[in-house]
Amino acid sequence: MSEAKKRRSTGRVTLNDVAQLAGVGAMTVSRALRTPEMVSDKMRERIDAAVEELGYIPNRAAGALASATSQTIVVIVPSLAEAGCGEMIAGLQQTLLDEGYQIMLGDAQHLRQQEESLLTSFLQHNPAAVVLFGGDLGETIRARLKASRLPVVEVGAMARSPIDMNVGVSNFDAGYQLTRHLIERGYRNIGFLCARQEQWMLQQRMQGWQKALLDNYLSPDAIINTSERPSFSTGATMLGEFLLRWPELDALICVNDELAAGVLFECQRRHLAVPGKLAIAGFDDLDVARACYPTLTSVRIPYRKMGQEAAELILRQLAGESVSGTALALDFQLQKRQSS
Amino acid sequence: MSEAKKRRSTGRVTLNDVAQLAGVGAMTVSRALRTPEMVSDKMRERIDAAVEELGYIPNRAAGALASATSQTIVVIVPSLAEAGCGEMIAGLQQTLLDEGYQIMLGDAQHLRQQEESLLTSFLQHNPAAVVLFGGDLGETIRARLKASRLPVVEVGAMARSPIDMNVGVSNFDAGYQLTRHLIERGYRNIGFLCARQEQWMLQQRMQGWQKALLDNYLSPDAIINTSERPSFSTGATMLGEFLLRWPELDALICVNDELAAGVLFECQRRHLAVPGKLAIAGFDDLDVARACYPTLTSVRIPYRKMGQEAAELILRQLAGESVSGTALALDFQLQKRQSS
DNA sequence: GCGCTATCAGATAGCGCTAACATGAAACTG
DNA sequence: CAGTTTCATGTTAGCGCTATCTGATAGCGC
Repeated sequence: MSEAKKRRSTGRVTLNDVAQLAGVGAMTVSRALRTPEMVSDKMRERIDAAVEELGYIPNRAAGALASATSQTIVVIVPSLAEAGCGEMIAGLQQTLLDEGYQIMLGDAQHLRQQEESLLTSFLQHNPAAVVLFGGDLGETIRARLKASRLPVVEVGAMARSPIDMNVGVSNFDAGYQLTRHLIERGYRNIGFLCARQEQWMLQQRMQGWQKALLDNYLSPDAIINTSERPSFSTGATMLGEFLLRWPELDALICVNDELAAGVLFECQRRHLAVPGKLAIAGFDDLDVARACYPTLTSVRIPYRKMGQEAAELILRQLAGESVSGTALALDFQLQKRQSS
Repeated sequence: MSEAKKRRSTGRVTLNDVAQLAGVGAMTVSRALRTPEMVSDKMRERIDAAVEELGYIPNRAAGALASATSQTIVVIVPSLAEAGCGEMIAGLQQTLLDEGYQIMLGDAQHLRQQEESLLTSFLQHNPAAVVLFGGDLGETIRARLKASRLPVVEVGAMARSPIDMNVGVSNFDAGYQLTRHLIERGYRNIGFLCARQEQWMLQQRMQGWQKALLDNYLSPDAIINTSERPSFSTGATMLGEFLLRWPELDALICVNDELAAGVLFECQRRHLAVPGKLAIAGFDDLDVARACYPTLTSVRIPYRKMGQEAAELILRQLAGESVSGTALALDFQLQKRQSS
């Protein structure tokens, strides 16, 4: 007659099982696993052996409940298709995984409302920190995050008014330097193809271009701003528009490499020599920029590194170090290639 | 004299606070939120109002602990850079989010060991289900997942021996039909550029090509298999190799569009007419295939749809419907374009 | 030896929620 | 109308873990 089981029980191995086998208190096992340095060597060995023997897997939900914090890092991106986004996440994960954290991902699909519901949903998990890519969140969300007192890292661009921490590159400078490079090469009618101008990162690139032209007594007129996503085909489509409105154009900077490559393809289609008839340059230094013909001048942005740095900041913050408010500007690299 | 606070308390609004304000039992609030149909209209309204007033945010950790299951869906991908991966995740999320589930993402970076540690780490969260993209997991993991009795969906290809559910397209058929298309167009020396052959999805495309050639009394000799990732630049690099070894080649199928575009770029560089001198075709129907010059023949794979279908399956399974073991084959679409 | 502090281990009491059961009232039955 | 069924709600008892406190042991100078 086994005891009548009054209530449920998952049947899984628990901390207590381990403690019993090791002949120690449950609390000691907990400590041995989370803060090994607080437990004597003898105990630790005994406990590790018991953990091994039973194949104990901690229950994070219980831990999160008891400690009011989880090992989960929330990442919200405007879209997974965003250039560099995957790289960034890979960098993040690489650093975080070893420390036992995991990533909860949200793709906002460029929708304010989606962002909101993602955040609402994610906050229910008591995340340890939040990472935001692209930095174009609405005011409501920024306020909510600020109020949450969670470590927050905005990754990608240098934020106007960071919520908390920030890791990025100066997209303004990148735009400026790329434009100056074209001016130095002798181009004078330099257009700019922008897409989704509402994205701060992209907007900054555009403003760098403007400033560079103005500083050189050239006028930043030739600009088109489309609301399409910055894709190859958008680039291909928009070239026609440019040629129609500014026939004298001799160079075109595109707000990212996909657009730039799209423009290049359209040039090939129209038998316009690149860079003879039109120079082209982009941003992000995607693989395509190195592979296409002619190769594309671009600006390399260290997305993976950003992820790693963001992870480092989070870990340090969580470890009690006061890095709150840090703004880390990483270097970009101008990649001069055949298209300019 | 406030009561001496003996223990901690997060200070956040809890279910009990809501219950007190609404003047009902805690359990009723829980029910009103999770299974509204089990609560009378009157109560529900009262409770909803209280929730609103207090700005109550449920604590998922507590829920997960009490119910031994969470609203988290684990997604493991070989790499976020994988073609279609982002699309698939977006599709998944779109369907899952409304139902209150969220995605916990793991990028295995094509490493067996990484997969393992991701899974270990994720299982600590009591996920409700697991989604695997690409379907190239090691035996250990497959066994562990099977043992976990969790709903598992493999997405991307039709699995050899599915762990549980499966949503994909027949990459073999896709390879076969694409090859047949080229044969019908009159090409006879059709090569195949593969990368990462160990990936089932890619391997199947290759075998479809083989079969199609054999069925037409052509020999599938011209094949190169690189261990590089299937990128634009890999494509550009490998063309040289092909031309060296099989000068008579008149068509080249690449295991994905990035490779195909890379090959196209290299053709441009070498002034080889496409498709005059060499026809090119790829898989996945990425945006680049539509934008480049000439446009690339490809096979459209409905990645987003896969994600949606996978989510549906999971939801149905979790709702108690018995869809375990379902294998869903979606249609692909041959996109005939200029490059062939 | 004495008291004193540092160190480690255990006991206790929840964290906030939900499964399972108990209850009471209304809605049926013949 | 008693007796049964149904339904909406309340009560109880944890889920598995950790914060906090208490106690035991060891180390220290004097």
